[in-house]
Amino acid sequence: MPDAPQLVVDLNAAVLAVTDDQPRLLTVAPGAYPGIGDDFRALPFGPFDLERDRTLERCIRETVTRQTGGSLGYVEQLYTFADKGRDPRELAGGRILSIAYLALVQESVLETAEDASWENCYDYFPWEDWRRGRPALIDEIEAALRDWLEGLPGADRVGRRERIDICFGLGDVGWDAYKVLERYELLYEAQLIAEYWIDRGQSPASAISAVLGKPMAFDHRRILATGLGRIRGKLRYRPVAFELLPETFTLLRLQQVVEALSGLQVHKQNFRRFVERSGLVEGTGQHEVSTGGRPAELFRFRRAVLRERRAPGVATLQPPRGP
Amino acid sequence: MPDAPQLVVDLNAAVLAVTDDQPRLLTVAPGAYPGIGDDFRALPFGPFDLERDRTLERCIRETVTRQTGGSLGYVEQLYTFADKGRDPRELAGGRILSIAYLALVQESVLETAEDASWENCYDYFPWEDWRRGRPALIDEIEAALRDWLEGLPGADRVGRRERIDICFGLGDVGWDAYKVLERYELLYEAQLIAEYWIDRGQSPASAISAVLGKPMAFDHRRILATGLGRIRGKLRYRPVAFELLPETFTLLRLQQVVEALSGLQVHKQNFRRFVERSGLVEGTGQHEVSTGGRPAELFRFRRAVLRERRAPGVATLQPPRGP
DNA sequence: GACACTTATACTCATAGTGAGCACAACTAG
DNA sequence: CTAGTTGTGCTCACTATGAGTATAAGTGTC
Repeated sequence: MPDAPQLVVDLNAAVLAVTDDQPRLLTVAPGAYPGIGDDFRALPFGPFDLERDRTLERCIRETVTRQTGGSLGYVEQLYTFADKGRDPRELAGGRILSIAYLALVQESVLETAEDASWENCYDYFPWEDWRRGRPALIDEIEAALRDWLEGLPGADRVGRRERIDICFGLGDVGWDAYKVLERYELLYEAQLIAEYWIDRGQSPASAISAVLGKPMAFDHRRILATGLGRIRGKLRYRPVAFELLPETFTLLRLQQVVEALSGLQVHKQNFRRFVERSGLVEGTGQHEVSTGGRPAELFRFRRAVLRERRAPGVATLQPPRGP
Repeated sequence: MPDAPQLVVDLNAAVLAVTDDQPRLLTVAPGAYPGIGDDFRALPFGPFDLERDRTLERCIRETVTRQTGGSLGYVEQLYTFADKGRDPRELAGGRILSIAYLALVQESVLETAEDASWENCYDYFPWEDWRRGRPALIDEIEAALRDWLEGLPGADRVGRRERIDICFGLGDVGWDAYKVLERYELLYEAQLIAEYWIDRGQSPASAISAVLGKPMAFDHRRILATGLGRIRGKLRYRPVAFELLPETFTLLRLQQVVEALSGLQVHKQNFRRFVERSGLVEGTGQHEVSTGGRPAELFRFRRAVLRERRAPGVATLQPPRGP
């Protein structure tokens, strides 16, 4: 190990799509690293090549194309991480600076190389999918977090109790779909996430880790959490859903995209009303001979809305109320 | 110059405050660099020290404290830039990776060292202050951008015309306070921003650059634009305004903070109604013997709102309507 | 002390947006 | 023809929002 630790600048991207009603993530095989098994998946990643790439965005586009064979449409920067000890590669010395991107594509459009595959997003965050109501897993999480609190010195409990309630919508607090990263980080801090142990070169100590979603290589699940949180927030005030749809689509498809990403169920009639009134879409007059049921009109995104509305998104996304 | 260009990881922070009714920025003297005159100011900045700092956030806190003598409260990451040619330091070879932060403080609380000073934000973006209505400068900008379009090949004009309208709220498009960075980047691309020429080792060619705000050192005005845009967006759904206020404050002070940051004027009575109903504040019963006029009640931030509202911010910020 | 001036605060009113449903239309499968 | 499925139109109560009028409670002037 050299005297001054080596800094590696690593770019990676959470590439999302929606197929049928599932949010999907593009993953690759991470290669051989200490603590990273064969069954772990990674986001497409690669080093920042400052001789080749004029900008970071170009670099991540090149990287994804080389690793997966597909090329990206919508791309936005997510976050830059450099926390010491959050990447098992650091166990061999050195320091990782990880610049993360979010990309949106149509799954069908992006071809994939052999090492690449699409996975369901909620395999990594089972507690984030509230489309069929409050997941039972939340109760297990609550119990595990309470246990964790008990084991802490009293001074350390201050604030953490409230953080738990706010993150997971416990007590009188409602569920906030946007707080994906806060929840993941809280679970990590509570040592319930498998990566906590992997980062330390150990095996998970608590049994619950096995049901808290599949682990990913490096700090990539944290990045996916950041990306999911970001797109849930952005859905409210930017027309991002259309990046995931073909030129024309039915309102049900659009609704499925919104539901898949937000993890919430939407009132169908009100969603229709909102989308049509908002000027976000325009009818094509064509109809899709549907999968059983009345044929649905095909709509297209109405670009002119960008000139008209200040925050063209799906403003109202409310979680299901309690009983 | 070495064979492989050297990568420098540089952290910097846009530290904002509001004094009276003006948004303020903490600046330092940039030091001696090619193209950077004595009158230019810079954001507090410094290299990422991977031996000292466990996280990027700690690094920026340390850096600001060392350069200005003050310590930060609220800090959030803004963006990571690495575009080739956007920093005059690169003229001497090498490549800058610039990780930018946004910080909010009370100006009165943050002491400043000799080299540091507070500047008015809108000195750098005069077109962003709509509190007294649409700035006349917008017309000059519109004319200059149209001139620029004329000089472009026809193919390059496609899309740019619409981008101009959307960015500056021309034609039937309304003003979107959030698009600070888009506007700055459009002006830069149109070669109207002084930094465009400084980055190329030249002097500004167009006379209008002199009235388009004060230039800053390096790419720091771009970062400030990012920060101002970010906080304007965040104002809508997070209670960030309170980071800039003391423990207790009058509703007018709160309104001034919101107006200063958003650059928009707010209807006083409706603002009161919103803030009181939202549960964001609670009265203290005490009153401030005001600066002329009826005494105003002192309020404090109601922390419990974080448990109650899903998006506790000043949701409605509309620009002035009309002709 | 009457007056103009300033800022704080209360209340009204028309309109638009939202959450929750009911009802019916138009297709498919058997 | 019937049950099942999905699409679409509409109602209704409630809340939020933009705009404005009116009044309260101080300050300073003459």
